[in-house]
Amino acid sequence: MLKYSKQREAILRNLQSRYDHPNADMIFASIKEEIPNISLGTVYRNLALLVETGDILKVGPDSEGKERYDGHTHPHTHFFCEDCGKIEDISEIFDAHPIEKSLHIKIHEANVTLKGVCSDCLQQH
Amino acid sequence: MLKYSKQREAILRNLQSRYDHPNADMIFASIKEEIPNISLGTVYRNLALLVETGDILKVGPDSEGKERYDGHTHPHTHFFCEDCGKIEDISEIFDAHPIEKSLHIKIHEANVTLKGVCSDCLQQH
DNA sequence: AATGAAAACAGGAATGATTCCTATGTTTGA
DNA sequence: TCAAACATAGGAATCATTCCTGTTTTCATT
Repeated sequence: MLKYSKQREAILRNLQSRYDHPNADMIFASIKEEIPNISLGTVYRNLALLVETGDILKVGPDSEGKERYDGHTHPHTHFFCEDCGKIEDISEIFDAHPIEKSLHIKIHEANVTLKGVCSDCLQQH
Repeated sequence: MLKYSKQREAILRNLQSRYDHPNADMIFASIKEEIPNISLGTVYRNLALLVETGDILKVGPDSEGKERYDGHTHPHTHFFCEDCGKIEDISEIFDAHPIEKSLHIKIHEANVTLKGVCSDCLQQH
């Protein structure tokens, strides 16, 4: 049974309030302001728990090989800018239902990640 | 300038001849039969080179956190079976062109990965 | 064919994100 | 209020991948 912990709640609230798809270290640093003696292991363990309960999404890894996390779980697509490294949400989704039916498989998750150059970086040449 | 190496050629041929999306260790083991003293570092370095030249694709990471590689570079979708761990190719693709136009971004790569249970595993309950 | 510089290699050490371990602290149902 | 079950902090361990170094191979030029 999953018991309450203020660390886990803080991590969830933190992720739900931001849109920058942070990695474990960024979340650790942010939560530390609120709970100074939280440990990095606790951050990792709770991120894994929250992914398992479906409260957050694991995104990535990014160009540095680190996992990123997203507190917004509605189906959407991620765009990784190869220039500035930013990860943006895009509302379009991939409809997996036709595949599920035609191939007789069960699809639990459809991840779409795009890589390229964002409009900001395109303008700066 | 990129010089010829029999190690790199063997890695490329190996990947182009199989459909199981192997990880670096599996490729290492396989190439070792042909070139017994090849080193794992050489496998990793050449996989990175081949990804860069576009001759192979990096897929994954899988459920064990290891990167997988694919010698077939036509656009396609990957399906990860959560039961048996197998990675299958699916011909459907995600058309990123409309997004590129409407958001004024440049898309270089569109990766779609599906997770679920394959038809073999569904039949065995 | 011989030469030399650039690129590759083998083997092994280093890196670092993530996971694991253990003694202590919290939560929660009874 | 109690105690079992679960969580935590802090630090050690893991291990896929990258880096380092001395040697070998490739290849354009003689």
